[in-house]
Amino acid sequence: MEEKEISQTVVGRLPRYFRYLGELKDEGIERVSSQELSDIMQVTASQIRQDLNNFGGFGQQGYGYNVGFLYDEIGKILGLHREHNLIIVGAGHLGQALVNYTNFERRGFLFRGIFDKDPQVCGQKIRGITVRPMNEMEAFVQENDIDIAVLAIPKTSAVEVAEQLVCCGIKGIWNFAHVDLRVPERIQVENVHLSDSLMKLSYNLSSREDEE
Amino acid sequence: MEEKEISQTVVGRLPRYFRYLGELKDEGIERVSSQELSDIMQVTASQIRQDLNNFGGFGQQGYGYNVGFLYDEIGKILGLHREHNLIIVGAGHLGQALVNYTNFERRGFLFRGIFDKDPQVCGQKIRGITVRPMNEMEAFVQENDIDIAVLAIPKTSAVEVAEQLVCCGIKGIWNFAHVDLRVPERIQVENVHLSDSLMKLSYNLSSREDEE
DNA sequence: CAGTCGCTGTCAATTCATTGACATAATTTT
DNA sequence: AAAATTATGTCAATGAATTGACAGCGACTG
Repeated sequence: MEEKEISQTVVGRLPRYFRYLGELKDEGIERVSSQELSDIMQVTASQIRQDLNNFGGFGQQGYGYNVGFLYDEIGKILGLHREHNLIIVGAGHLGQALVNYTNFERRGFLFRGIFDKDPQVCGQKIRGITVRPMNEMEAFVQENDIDIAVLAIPKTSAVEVAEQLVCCGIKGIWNFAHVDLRVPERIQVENVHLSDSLMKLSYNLSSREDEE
Repeated sequence: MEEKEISQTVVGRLPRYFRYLGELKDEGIERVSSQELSDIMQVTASQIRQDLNNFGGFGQQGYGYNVGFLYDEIGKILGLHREHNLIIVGAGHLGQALVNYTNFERRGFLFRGIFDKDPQVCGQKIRGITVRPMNEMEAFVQENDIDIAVLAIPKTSAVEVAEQLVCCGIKGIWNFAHVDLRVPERIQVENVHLSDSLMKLSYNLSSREDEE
């Protein structure tokens, strides 16, 4: 399929559409117009139509969009119709928090393994999943068809671990470590830099005060 | 001070500059040009100069930027020269993970209290901080000069808690709950929507496959 | 100490994103 | 069944962000 590249700006808005459509669906609402969605979501109706049209004409003139249908379609676009096998690297507090957050599983993101370099932690079970030593990671990824690795480790080891993951054929990395990973272009990296986020909040707090 | 509004796009890049400058500083490097930074950070030199110039002329022609000075200045811009008092609402896995992440404290973000609605959890200590019941929250915020509240609770209760926080004079909310909070404009909200981030990664994995 | 070079700050050009406008088509009303 | 209404898909216009270009200042060199 020769499709035009969708900008990350647009992609970043899809999950939010998906969430609101899910809520409408749960409320039993069957149809919605871009104008109604616009009111609920606080974005322009024009942007909604523009965004959706990147992926095809999901609506119908004079009617609007069918909530259930659009919800499913966006789900497919986001790749939620298939299952993803994940591992978590780092069984610290953050790693554990992620494993215990069951909403990911509900969306098809299945935690298949947890790895940690601390021998004390290895062997323990977190939500039924045994923590394994790092040296078993590469084989595990290959044998269990893992496509996403979650890096919940300090930045000091993140670069090295990322390299190992690249070598054993990982497709995507969800990176919670506070470094920028340099990986081949074929591998997708999604960063969650919590301290950056907190600093942004801090900036906005300060700048608001200055205005007064 | 009558200063022009800085776009969130630019603000969002500041923490990254801050991080790289910190690393250079730790390596003992004293000066850096926008071109050198450009090579390290993989952004255009033009963008770096443009971004920094929003806040003033930190560099010197023919010399470049003094690493230590620029680091400190960006720190101040981000509001890191002062301390922030935070509370965490929700003592679940995520809340605990955040409390235990000591890097925030090092930057002046001090966790002063933890709150949870579960009576079983109240009274327990996490890294020396006692978990308190929700009904004590409002008074605590006011008495302890809390400016930031971290919402690490399910979306079902997030909206209600946010309203309480607004009432007792919170200035900023770091929101990990999967809802959009509607708060007065004077209150800053920074969202960390983990599932949105994961869906974005999922999209990029799928779209990459389609290309092949 | 004069000349060369390096690098910023800034303006202009370009690219990208958002908003507005409307022709057209399906739906609902009468 | 015709008329009126609704709301999409898309094109054009506007606005924002990024990149490119360079004048001019300061630093370094011989």
